[in-house]
Amino acid sequence: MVTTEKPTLRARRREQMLIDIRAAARRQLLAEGAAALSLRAVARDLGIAVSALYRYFDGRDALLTDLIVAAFTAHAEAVEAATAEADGDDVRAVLRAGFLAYRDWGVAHPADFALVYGAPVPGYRAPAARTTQPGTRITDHLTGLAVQAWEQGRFDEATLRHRAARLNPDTERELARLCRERGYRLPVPAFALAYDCFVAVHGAVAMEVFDQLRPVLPDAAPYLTDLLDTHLDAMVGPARERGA
Amino acid sequence: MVTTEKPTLRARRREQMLIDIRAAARRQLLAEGAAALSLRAVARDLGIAVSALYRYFDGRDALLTDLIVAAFTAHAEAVEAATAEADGDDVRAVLRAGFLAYRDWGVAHPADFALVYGAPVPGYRAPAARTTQPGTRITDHLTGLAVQAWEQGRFDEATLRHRAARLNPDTERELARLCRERGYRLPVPAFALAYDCFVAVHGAVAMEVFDQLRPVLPDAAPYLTDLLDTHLDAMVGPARERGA
DNA sequence: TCCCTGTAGTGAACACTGTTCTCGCATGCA
DNA sequence: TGCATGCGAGAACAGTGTTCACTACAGGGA
Repeated sequence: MVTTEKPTLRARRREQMLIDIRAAARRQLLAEGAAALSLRAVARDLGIAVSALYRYFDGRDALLTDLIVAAFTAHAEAVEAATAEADGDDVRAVLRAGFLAYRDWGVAHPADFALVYGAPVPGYRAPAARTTQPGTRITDHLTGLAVQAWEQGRFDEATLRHRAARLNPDTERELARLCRERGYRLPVPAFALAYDCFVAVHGAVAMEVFDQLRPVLPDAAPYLTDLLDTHLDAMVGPARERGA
Repeated sequence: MVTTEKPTLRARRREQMLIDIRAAARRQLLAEGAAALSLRAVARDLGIAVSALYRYFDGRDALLTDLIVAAFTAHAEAVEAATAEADGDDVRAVLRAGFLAYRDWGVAHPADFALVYGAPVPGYRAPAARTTQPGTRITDHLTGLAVQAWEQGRFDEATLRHRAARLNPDTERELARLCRERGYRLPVPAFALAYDCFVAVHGAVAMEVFDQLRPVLPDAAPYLTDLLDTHLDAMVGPARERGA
């Protein structure tokens, strides 16, 4: 039962126009940067009048929101695809692939990364209703993998104890509430370790994408894999040998 | 040999005007956000013509650069002041105070923090000649403290060995070169641990300031101290008891 | 088949922005 | 007291987002 039984000419043209506008906007985003996105430039690029854009988007903010949602989705899909391709039997390898994809996407799409994770665009406030849901997709997915690792008993006992000892009551309460709300079936110290890993990787990737690492480390990639492996070691122990 | 022997009226007024412009720009930065800084709005706020601003700054970019340098300097001074006030005998406490001040300044000055560590302002490229030097001031200072900790033999042997085992050759070469260039008298694994700590803290602070932690942790402060203490534990061992 | 409705697109207009220019005023030095 | 220079004002230009009246035309109902 195809929903668009007979796609009328108008509908097809509108669909194509939406695609073209997004493409032009992304081109400009990449070339000029986040908030320099200019509706007039997009219109010029497409050879149409500026005002015509308002038939498709309520304005610049709406276009930005659309790009943000698209970027969130693309990032999440990149991570999910990488974890799907990794060796499903080795949860450490799956997590590693996911985090590396997280980084690779950021480096490959600096404009989108900055749009989503950088400083908020001036004068623009993303409508939470549309952006928070896709924004949590990656953390949900990665936490799901951590739960899997937990169920397989792969968390290191000593590390868990040490992290638990460092959990002050406020943090513990917050993280416990979060696990309850989101349905993460994971003890709080284990979740804390997973979250530590995510924060460290994200922080390092953000610094790399925003060029704050270059003065220190011209090539940040090897450092980043080091960082990731160190955290994975702490979480789920060292990598297993083949067939171990 | 006082250079400004007799500060002429013009000179005094110019000085005051520079102060007023910076203050107005910072007000607008805080209210409107990073790149929405408008020269015309600054001029309106001061009750002068836009063109008059060009007597003091070469343009919007120059004003931005000035604000960036000021923000870097203020951030560094906040960290340095906190470390100076901490108990100098306990290098762990000094490091802790420094990192906490790093975070507190970011939370207290979100606009400046975003300006300096957020996504680059569109269409604006900070002149490296003026911004890299103040930009490395904090890492230099904190690394100096790490060197101090190393000289006091406070790094944990087992942690060092573990981190060293995780150092891939590329990272090791890069970090070694950096230590040589900057004159950090510190073995590479120890420097790696210190840098890990910095990256994690910075990443978490950036996420907090950019409101990316709020959906997960409404109050990020306790989590952040946890994170910091975990890293400090790994670096220089747990906090010493009083007079130990 | 025709006609009418509503959509897509246009171009002008308004209020902004950064930047540059010319023009007067007054400060400070000789 | 002169006079060069620093400083501010205001107009102008090119750019921006957004709104509005207006024209073509696709497409469903009579």
